[in-house]
Amino acid sequence: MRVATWNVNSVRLRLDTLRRVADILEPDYLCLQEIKVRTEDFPAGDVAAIGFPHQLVRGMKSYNGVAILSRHPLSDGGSRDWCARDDARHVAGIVEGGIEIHNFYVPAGGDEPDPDVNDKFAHKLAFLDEAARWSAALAPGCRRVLVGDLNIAPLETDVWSHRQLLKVVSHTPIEVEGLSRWREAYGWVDAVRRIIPEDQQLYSWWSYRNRTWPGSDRGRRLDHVWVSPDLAGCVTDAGVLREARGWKMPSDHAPVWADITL
DNA sequence: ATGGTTGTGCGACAA
Repeated sequence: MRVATWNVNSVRLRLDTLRRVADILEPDYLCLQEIKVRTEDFPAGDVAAIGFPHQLVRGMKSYNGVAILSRHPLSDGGSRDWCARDDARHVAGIVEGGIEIHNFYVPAGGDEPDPDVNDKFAHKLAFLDEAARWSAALAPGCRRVLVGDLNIAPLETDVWSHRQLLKVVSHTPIEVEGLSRWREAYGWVDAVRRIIPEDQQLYSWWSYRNRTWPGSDRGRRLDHVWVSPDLAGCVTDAGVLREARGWKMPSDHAPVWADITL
């Protein structure tokens, strides 16, 4: 099966782009973040016509919002509130083989990487802690996939300049440590880096500002596909649909995908 | 150090 994750940055504005992504990647499951629409206003008919008749949607007005789009029937695996906020940052589905897919949108964290002066950064760190505790409590023996816009680029090769981004939110050591604790609390495996070696630069996001695309390629790998330990050996391919960042009216994120062969 | 762009929804604010 192919699982893809994409921060769509408004699903209603991006339907044509969504169709293009679906035609190229043909994912079985496409997990979206920042759909920016209330659940009741989600364009379910348009998305079904694109090829995803099965949908799990957790939306809200204006901000955040996640969805799992599927070609196959799937059951609702629930969603939880993180940091006691009802802000639509997670939804889970249970698919073929009883595999759980968890779709996350981690808080971006604002500009100042200091939790004492920046509430948004404090929220991001608290979210990471809570997600680590959640991971540690997951029952073993279930196959799982975790995807999403985790808003952190953990490796030096996940950013265009490690040195210049050390104090920039998304690549600070305290965030990278928080993300590592979350991953290690369950033994999540970075599926994309199983395929694309860590010594290769790899990005999934390029800012709308500074006209960084396509000239200077100042990107960051903020979007991730993780799998449970028992699925690590089943990851057969993975990549970033980098070209999507260059299309007309792009999201600032490119889709990230992985193939899992059971 | 600053400013740069996009989206929601028509204000700022978030990213």
